[in-house]
Amino acid sequence: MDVRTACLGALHRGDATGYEIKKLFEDGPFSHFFAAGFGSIYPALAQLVRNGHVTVRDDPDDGRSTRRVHSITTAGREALASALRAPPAPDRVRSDWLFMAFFADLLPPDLIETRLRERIAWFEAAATHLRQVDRTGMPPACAFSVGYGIAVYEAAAAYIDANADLLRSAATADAPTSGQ
Amino acid sequence: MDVRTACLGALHRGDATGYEIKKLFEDGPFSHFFAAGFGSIYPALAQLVRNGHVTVRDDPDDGRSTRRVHSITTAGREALASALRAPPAPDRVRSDWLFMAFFADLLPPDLIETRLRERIAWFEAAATHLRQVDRTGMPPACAFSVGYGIAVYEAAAAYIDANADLLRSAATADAPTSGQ
DNA sequence: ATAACCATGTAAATGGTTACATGATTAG
DNA sequence: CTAATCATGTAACCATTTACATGGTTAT
Repeated sequence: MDVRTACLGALHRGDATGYEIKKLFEDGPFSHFFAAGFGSIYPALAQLVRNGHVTVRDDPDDGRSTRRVHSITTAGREALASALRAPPAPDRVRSDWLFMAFFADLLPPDLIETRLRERIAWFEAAATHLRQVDRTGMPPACAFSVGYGIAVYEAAAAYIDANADLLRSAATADAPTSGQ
Repeated sequence: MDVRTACLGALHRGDATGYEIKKLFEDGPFSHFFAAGFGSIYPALAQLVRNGHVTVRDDPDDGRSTRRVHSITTAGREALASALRAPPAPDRVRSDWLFMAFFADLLPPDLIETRLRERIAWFEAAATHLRQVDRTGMPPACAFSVGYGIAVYEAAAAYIDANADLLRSAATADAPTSGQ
């Protein structure tokens, strides 16, 4: 699934500007399984407009820079449905943190301690954030997807909490207590 | 963390060929947080050799194509340690499956049923696989990392199992029972 | 014999990030 | 007055994927 398809998904929920789509990706119900920056969203929208999956209208609204509001077309909805029917590509996960954890024996204990704290805090914030996603009037499929994110984040936080000592015992005092 | 650094990590565990490194990534204890194909591993190794982080020797071993066995150098170990001390980039997750699930109301029930079965089977296989990773003599940090993968996969499988009905109720009979 | 596995690499194309470039509005 | 937020886009660069190209070995 590329950024174009993700934008179609975002627009299926309602008209939006590129800026709003980015916020939906990073704060909304997509945040745990998709990410994209402006540098990929704006070109993706332009391409969708070019091939008729999306229309755009200028909304010179307030005084600020003109909002470019995008709407999905019938062809766009068909493209989305067709993409959804295709066998999904396997999940792609890349975690620097787990890579670091794997080699904890090369790191000083205080750095491990910092990383553990940061990680647990991040998961707690992310889970709290997903819990606060507005679920009123949300179809069951969205609720499923959001619930999945919460469940996985909570499981990860719980695992780290319960097994932190495994990492702590790995860290060696081989390096000056604070690295880099 | 790029493919180069991941290769340094792989070689930190012992000498290996590009082919073996790929197997380590896809079947070994890295499988749940990193992936790379030959097309990125071979160029990464060549670059590591060029800048002195890795040495390579030809092993015309058996009768088959010559194995190119790579070893990490002291400079390579230092580069690895330095990369590990840097603040880890946030995890990157992209899931086509969750995207599909989010829009289950656009899909026919039998397709949802198939996707649910596939997904649970995949998680069960992946968890089983990680459980079978050889942990004899494995330092605690590696055990932590592998255990993390198992915990998250199990939590995901359990969530899907428990909430499948949410997705089923979303699917509509709007399309011919089998899609595309 | 046929498929799967071992083994190495390159080249083109894709997809995405980061940096650049700009500017108004609102809240502290 | 300063920072954050709203708002749009382009261009250069980077990383990665996919397809190509090759060939021996082992197990069914």
